[in-house]
Amino acid sequence: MMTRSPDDPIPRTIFHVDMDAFFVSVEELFDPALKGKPVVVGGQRDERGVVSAASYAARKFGVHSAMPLRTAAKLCPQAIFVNGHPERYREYSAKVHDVLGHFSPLVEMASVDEAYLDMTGTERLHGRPLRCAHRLHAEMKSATQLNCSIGIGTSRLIAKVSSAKAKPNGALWVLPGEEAKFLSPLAVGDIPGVGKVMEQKLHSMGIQKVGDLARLEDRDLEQRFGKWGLALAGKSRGEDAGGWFANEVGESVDPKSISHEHTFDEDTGDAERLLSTLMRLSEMVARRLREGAYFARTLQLKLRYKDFTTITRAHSLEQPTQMDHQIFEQVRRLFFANWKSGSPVRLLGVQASHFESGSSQLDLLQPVQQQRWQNALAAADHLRDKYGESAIGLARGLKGGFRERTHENPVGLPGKGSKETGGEEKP
DNA sequence: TCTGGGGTCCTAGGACCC
DNA sequence: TCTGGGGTCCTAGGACCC
Repeated sequence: MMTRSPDDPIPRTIFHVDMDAFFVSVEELFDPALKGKPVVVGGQRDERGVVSAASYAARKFGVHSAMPLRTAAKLCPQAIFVNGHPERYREYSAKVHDVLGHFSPLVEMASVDEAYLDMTGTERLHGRPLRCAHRLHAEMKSATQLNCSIGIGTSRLIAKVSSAKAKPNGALWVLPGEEAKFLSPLAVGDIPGVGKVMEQKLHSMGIQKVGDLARLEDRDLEQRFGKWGLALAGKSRGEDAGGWFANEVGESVDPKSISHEHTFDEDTGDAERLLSTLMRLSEMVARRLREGAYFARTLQLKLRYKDFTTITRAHSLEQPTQMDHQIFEQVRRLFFANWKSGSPVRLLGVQASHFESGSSQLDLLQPVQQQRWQNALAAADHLRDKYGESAIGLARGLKGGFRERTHENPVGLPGKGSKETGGEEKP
């Protein structure tokens, strides 16, 4: 064990709490018949899409998350395929968050099913880390009926890696000073941020274990891999080097982008169908901008063809926006400037980024009409909250595709004498 | 086998400015 | 009249995570 000199900072105690097979476990609560069976969450066996989560029984057949559903069906024909229920996961995620709040004020949900807690200095209150983890696990179980695994260490990285090693349903504490010893025998792919590509590159350099990595000079890694290489060198020692990991636990960070995308059940080259989808995606993005009080300067279209080739095309506005019709207008332009007309499309996406918050400048600089639009949209959002998504459609006739459309050419196909959606119309 | 949807971060080239 | 160097913004693409 390394010794600490008196002026070294007190090491932090970070917990990483990771729910076990979260989506599957939540589905089991709603349908206990699923318990113990091979279950695949994410969609039906013959659908386009990938596995969101697989039960441990299904994993025995080689099924894992991110695998195409159709592949999973072949590997494990007897599996039960279940559609995902994001509302249920959010509901249970909130319960998880509540429980964690009893243990530390510094809680950060890293995703719907995992969280970091800064437990530094809570020993007097909560006892030794493992004892505390045990209590946390028990309280989690009784409050949510769900199992979790807990990793404990002096950094987010160590906590994260140790929770993975503790799975399922366990806890693991890496003592301060033992970080390098813990990481050394692990595969480089166990480091968060090292995926397939990086792993291959490292393997080709003869680097298999984290220990091999730790023996290299920081400079060499930086030369080979740039900024990333430097972060990697730190990670091999258990440090929260670079990027998001360097944030304090619980530090709130504004989102950098908001996006929605849609993969069609079958590829389509039908312009009207494609445009109505872009309209819907624009509405969804705009809505979330308004909820967060963000104004986006940059709008991006994503276009994926049948053969999976994917392009993104972006445009930055003079004035940031959060309004449906402005977003749609931009992505519509980008779409027609880049779509190989008639060729089948697999996926469309709309992303907003480069946020500016607050509306003061918009109020001053934009015409009165824009303010009116904003009021109307806020009212519509409110109605949707109250009565459900179908209660009101600003883009009347567009929801659900063109079969139901009432206006002539409401999304403005070019060359048909269309006028721009929204624009001058009074809301 | 045939590849979701929501994000973050990094790189790299070109435009533009001083 | 043959050509520097840095900084910043914009855009496109890709690796990675859950």
